[in-house]
Amino acid sequence: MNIRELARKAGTSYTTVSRALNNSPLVAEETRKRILALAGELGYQINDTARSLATGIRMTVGVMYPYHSLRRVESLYTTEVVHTLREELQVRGFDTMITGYDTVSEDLSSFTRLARQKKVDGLIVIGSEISQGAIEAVSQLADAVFLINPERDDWASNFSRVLIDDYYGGVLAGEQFLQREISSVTVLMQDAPLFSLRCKGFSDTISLGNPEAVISTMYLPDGSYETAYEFTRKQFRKLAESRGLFVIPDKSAFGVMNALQDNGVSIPRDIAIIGYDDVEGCLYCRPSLSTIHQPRSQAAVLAAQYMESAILRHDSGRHNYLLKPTYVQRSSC
Amino acid sequence: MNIRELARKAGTSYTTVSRALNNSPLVAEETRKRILALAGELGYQINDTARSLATGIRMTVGVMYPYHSLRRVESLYTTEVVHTLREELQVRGFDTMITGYDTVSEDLSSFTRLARQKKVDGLIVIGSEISQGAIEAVSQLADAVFLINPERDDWASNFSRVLIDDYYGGVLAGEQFLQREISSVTVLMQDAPLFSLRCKGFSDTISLGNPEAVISTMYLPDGSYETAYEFTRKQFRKLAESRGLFVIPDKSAFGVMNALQDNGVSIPRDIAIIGYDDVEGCLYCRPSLSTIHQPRSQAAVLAAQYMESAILRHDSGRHNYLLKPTYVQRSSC
DNA sequence: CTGAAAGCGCTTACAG
DNA sequence: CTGAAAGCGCTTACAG
Repeated sequence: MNIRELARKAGTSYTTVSRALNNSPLVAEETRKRILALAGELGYQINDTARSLATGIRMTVGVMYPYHSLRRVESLYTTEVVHTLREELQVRGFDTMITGYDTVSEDLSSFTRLARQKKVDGLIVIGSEISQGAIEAVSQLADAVFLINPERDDWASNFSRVLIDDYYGGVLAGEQFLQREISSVTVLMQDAPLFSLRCKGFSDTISLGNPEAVISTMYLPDGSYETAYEFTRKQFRKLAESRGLFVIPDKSAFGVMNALQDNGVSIPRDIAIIGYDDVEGCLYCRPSLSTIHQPRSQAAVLAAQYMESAILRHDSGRHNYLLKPTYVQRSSC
Repeated sequence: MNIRELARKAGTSYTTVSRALNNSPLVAEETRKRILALAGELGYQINDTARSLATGIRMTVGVMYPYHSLRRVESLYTTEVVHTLREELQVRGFDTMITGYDTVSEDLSSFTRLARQKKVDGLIVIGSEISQGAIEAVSQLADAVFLINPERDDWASNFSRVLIDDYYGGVLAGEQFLQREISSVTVLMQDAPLFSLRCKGFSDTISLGNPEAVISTMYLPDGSYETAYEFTRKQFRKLAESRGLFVIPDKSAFGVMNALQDNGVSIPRDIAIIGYDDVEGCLYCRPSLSTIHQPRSQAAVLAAQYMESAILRHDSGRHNYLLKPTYVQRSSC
């Protein structure tokens, strides 16, 4: 059943049918009603592919997220953002196409292909692990590109984006330890630019508030739970000298926390812990994890709004948003 | 840049270019190479929308998952399945479109729209919460529909699908308690057909193995962590009479386990707990959660394979798979 | 307000 | 092996 057939049954030209279907003012109210009723009756649905070819708009946006193909280490935070984005896009009439970019091989083919082949009108890149190689690929692409928390600020400034203030996230964690007069602290994280900012905000805050404080940083080889657990077990003596741990992100914090507890450490009495991201699991672990909340709903709304205006209203302006994280008090600190 | 332009620059007809791009044997090897090189040079990418209109194939499959719009309770298990599916589909050359169906309003419009509008060639429905209303909608749709763990077997048999043996999942949990000679047990779950099967497998196994055993069932109003926690707090006296708890799914088990521990119960010494699904969080909670693993990777592979043969090879056969869950031993039982 | 025609960018019988 | 033509199912100036 296509538009021609429907037109024949309605006794009008298919031009008129098309207009009725698209709420064009160029059709008599009565005609429209008749056609719409008939379409409903016959179960006719417009062929979106054909419409897209004619209009040039797909009403689809792609969401790219990083994943680690080898170890299947996926950020919990990322997963949550993807689903929030889908909801916000759907509200605005867009369908969501998801695709991962492999942070190991840096294979971006599925990425660029999607955009170039016109399967999507725009691309939202969730970017904590995006690299230089990816940058160049992105910049070849269409106008509607939006980055969520890209790792590096230098190149990202060429795009519309929302940054979540990483330095400030560190500050928040630092303030908590200061308030509790914890003066021996360690930051545990992977060695990544994004995380460094958080670390810096943390260190600056602590050393400013208490010049005597002892601050160390230790690096985790990857972001998996197991690695964090093993690392903590091996470095137990060193870690146990601290009274406060700032662990990025939450998933690593789970590993650290459990390894400490398995070694008889009481949290937060002996050692207080603060994580980063505020993923769902923070509620399930014991003690529940105090953490830095990333405003993912807000970020998703901004991304979806941007797509709406860029795609539907051809608004090509560059937009920059900065969101502030917040501290979430639970039981680990 | 379109195919005509490329043809002009290559000095051939665009028919030949199309053939070269599609690896048709109807083009001289030398011509093909020249055209491909030129395409690479000029950064030409085929317009997928146009191709789809011509061929009728989109190389895209939709993945539908249930979600609860009001409370935003999302199944962790579902989330993990979605991402596994994406990987398997990508390997086979398909892009993935995701959309949720609201289990509250049962609004399936985005669902049927996607399929009817020809944005996708096939649909994979992750179905633990799909209802009668949804059934009718699905059955109107295209040939390539695949269900993963649909709730009800009666109607689902009209589709290709993979079932994960729910009854057997319950049996596995029951066997564990039997082995440990735990004779007073409670099942905690939502009142849903899918879960009833698991409950039945569990009860049958226990009562067969130990006719004296005391088996009760209690119903949770929803699947959120908070509800499970509160419920356990309020029903503490009653629950504490059991020595073994079978809680469906994991997320509810997290709530139950933490509430018990906050009331001074030692797990598994006082009460042993087994969950269902084997989501990532089972590793993070304390004690780590023993649970029934659903073979989601296998299910995803089967779904993707089905799509490949149904869409690409027009194989319209109906396929039925039954997978067995397994017991994962951790610390809570 | 309505309709005939051109066009979106491809694929694929058909003829050579 | 190559090319001219028709067709996929829509939208949208253009003419009335």
